[in-house]
Amino acid sequence: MAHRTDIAEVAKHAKVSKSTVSRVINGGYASAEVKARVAKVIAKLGYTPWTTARNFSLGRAGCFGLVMENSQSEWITQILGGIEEELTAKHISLLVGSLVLKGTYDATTVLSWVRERRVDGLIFARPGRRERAVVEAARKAKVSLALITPDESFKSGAVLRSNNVDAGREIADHLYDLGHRRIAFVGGPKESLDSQQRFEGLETGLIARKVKLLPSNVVFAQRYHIEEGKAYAEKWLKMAPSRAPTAVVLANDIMALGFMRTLQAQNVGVPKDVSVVGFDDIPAATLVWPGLTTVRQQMRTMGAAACRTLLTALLEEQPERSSLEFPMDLIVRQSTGPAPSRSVGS
Amino acid sequence: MAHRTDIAEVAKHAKVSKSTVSRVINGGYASAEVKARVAKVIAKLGYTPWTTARNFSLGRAGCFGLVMENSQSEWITQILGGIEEELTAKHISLLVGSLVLKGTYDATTVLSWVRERRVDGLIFARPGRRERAVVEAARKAKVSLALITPDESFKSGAVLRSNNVDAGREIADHLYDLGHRRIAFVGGPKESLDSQQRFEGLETGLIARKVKLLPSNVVFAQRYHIEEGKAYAEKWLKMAPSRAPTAVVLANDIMALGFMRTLQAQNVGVPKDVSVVGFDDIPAATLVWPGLTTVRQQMRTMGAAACRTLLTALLEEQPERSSLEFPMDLIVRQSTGPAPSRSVGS
DNA sequence: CACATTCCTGGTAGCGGTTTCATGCGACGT
DNA sequence: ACGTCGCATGAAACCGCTACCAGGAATGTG
Repeated sequence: MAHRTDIAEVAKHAKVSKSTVSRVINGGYASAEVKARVAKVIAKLGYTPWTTARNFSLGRAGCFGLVMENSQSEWITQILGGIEEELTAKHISLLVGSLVLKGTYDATTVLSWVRERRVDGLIFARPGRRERAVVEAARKAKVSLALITPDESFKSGAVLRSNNVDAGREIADHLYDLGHRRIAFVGGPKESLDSQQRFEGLETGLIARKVKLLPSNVVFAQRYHIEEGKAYAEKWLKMAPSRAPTAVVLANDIMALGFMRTLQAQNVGVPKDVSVVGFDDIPAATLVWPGLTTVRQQMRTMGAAACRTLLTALLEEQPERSSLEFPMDLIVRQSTGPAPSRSVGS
Repeated sequence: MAHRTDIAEVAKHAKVSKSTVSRVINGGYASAEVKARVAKVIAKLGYTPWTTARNFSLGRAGCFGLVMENSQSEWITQILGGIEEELTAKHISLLVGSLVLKGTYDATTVLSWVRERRVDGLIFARPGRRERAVVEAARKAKVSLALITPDESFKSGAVLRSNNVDAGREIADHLYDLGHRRIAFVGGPKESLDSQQRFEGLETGLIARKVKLLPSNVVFAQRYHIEEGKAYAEKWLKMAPSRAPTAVVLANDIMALGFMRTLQAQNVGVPKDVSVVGFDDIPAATLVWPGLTTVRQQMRTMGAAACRTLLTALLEEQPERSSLEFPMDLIVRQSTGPAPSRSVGS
């Protein structure tokens, strides 16, 4: 077993005390001469402080936890990218704790993080109803929180949210400009704020253009799931061509892809016969043909921002009760096109 | 600041020493009576040992690191699922350290894990050429390794690999049975063993059926990237219909989707005009239409197995120089169908 | 009954950092 | 010349847990 050099050894070689070495490393008082001497010894011995010992001494865990549902996991790459970016940039070498992919509701893992590991912060990516209890428990345990969610009713932590309303409006404009007048919206669960806000934006955008969204063309699914998109496609297929929406906006990409997929299997052309819009810009959106027109959430940026708030909370001891909004970007691909049949205005 | 109960407090209430409490928790000698008394106190006080302190005392990090390239990140969900499954099942509450998504080659993060954090193990998901140096460094630092790779030439750690050859053969049979005789293979980088083995399997499978793979129908791409699939599609489009392959096997799903996408954009029917097969079964494979016929890697299982070897190495101190093979499962979806034009043999 | 063995238990010494505290020292002001 | 102050340093305590060791009790063995 190779001998691991520790701080005492460095101190001995540099002929100073452990305290001084520690101060040189962490930037306390030290004369230029001593600093140089210690630095040289550190370099020569290849010394690196052991993170675990340091964390233990400092009373912190040295890691954050990331919690997201299985169904949200398409974003994971982007979020992690943002988190990593932020964490490795800072000299503070905290690392991403880990993450739960919870099929059934499993709070125990997360709770063990706050009870046993005592993580320095938790990032929740789009917590739903079921996560409320965990968030609440974390709040009671005084763990710093960063919530990526449109829901401002969480009584704690930093909230990072996308501007769903503007995004909905942008979609409305985009579809209107393409000549669409019969438009449908397929939402997620009724209580999902994302879904509500996306609908709200779409509706106000259309109203501004004097287009009405027929109640019969607005449905809310039980959950954000591919099957819901497929189910709506079945419904669409049964509609009279003169009454079927020429454009369908679905509250997330998975549902949108399910919708598109089923139509294509029945030889319905997208966007020739119907235009499709999703939300979120998951990786698959570029892989399919036609590429899915969607609205990108700045997940990477939000992940980074979440880390930043947790880091400042950790360093400055202030629980940072903030709220940040991020714009969404409409990404026009090939799944939207001119409205079929009647002539396009202008 | 709420007082956190520590082991000393438990000891005081139970009128025993800290050592005894520790033993009760970790299963050392203790009389039944003492066990019960201590357990009761623990429950009453809601005591939970602080993981960081425990790890510090034990001289371990309490976490594994997961390393994978950005381009491989489509699997991340599955791998993480397997890892989590294994880690939370064991009472040993190690958690997934974190992971690198490396665009440009960035060894520093990983090396800091082994130098500073001194992780208890590293899982490499499909290390390429560029990862060799990191793997080597980790080996030198005596970190336990688990490598998900077909490459047996890594001189250390447990190797977990998929049976690419059999998978290739299965594809050969599948395509042959559908009547395909002109088949093409688009590999990844020439030095990629996955690619080589997949090709080998396909070729031997076809030879067994007396079908030859024309050299002109075998190409190797620079990298596993969607553009390579698109590029091959452009090539395919320029071929004379009587000479163009009726089925194309691409070494991963991303390339396959790129290929399919470009053809569809040109109104080439899949599988009517050409059948497409990929490898890996990434999430997008089910989301597109037609669903991509592909071969599933048991990533979840392999992730779990990787953890298991690391755990045993950690507990039993033996560096476990093993090698495990996992079968791949052919998933037939809609992107493969009967060969076009000439009649299909009975 | 002497002695060995096994089972329990408490005291204490780390693990490798950081942090308080006390002290030394030179510069500066009066 | 003498206090005061700010910077520089070292000694020692501490973070919470586990591991080692020694000693006592209980049990078995000849």
